[in-house]
Amino acid sequence: MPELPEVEVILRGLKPHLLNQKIIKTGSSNKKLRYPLETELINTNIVNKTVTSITRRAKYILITFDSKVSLVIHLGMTGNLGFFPQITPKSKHDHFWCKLDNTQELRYNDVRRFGSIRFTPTANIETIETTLLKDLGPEPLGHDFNGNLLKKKSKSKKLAVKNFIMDNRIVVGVGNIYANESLFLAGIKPNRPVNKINKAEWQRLASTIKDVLNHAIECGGSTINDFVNASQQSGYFQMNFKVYGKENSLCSNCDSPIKQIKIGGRASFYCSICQS
DNA sequence: CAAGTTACCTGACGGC
DNA sequence: TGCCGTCAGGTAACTT
Repeated sequence: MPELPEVEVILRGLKPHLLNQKIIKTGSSNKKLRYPLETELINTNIVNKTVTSITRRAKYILITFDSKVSLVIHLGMTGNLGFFPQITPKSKHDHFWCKLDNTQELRYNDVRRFGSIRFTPTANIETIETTLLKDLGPEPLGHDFNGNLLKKKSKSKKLAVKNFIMDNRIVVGVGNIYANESLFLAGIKPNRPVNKINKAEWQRLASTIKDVLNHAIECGGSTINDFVNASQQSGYFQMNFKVYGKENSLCSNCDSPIKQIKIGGRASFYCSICQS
């Protein structure tokens, strides 16, 4: 489900419900996520504590408490966070929940369990080994992500540009959908080797990635199967897909059919006329 | 080392 | 109706 825009939309949905709230109880399904859930550790450290901030780094959601500890949550492919009245029965794939000091409950639901919830002290959270945040590249919407950076990091590499921009060490938050969409709008074929891309193209690609992600956030994210934000509403950016999932549809720009190939095992869509 | 492949899971869908 | 293969928004742990 979630690439950066979806995570950002969920984050914004969580804030009004969760900020400054106290946790009074936690629970879990005891099913293993990407990593085993440290239920006891989490419980003893966040019960009766208050949420002081909710932030995002890459596709990770960081919930921090007044006890100077944080939950680092990744949604994987099918994870979601939402609020429900405590009396609402749990759903089949609810794996972790926090009761608030009111009638509400934060629930983590994840069909495929590729997501993760990790507990860590907040101090130096961006650099310590255990948080998975330590080797991440720049945020795509920040000032330090630009064409010059892409050009510099691509030097002497030959991999496909689509794999390059989906590498978290280069830039974070660009997943399969938005990689395909950004490359179409920048006019660059997804399988082009990065050492064949010039400076002007890198600049165009960097600015296109920012535009696409910002636009998707404004639209409330994409709906593919099961994406809903924390208030359980669907996004509608998928209405704007130009190439993703559109094999054999006609290009919105030139009317030639959209092609599909596999790059690095992932479905890749492009227009052979508009992208080179 | 970089780059390519597999594994982790459930469920939806198409072909037979 | 069901069985089987394929595919899905991510990324860590392998192998080459």
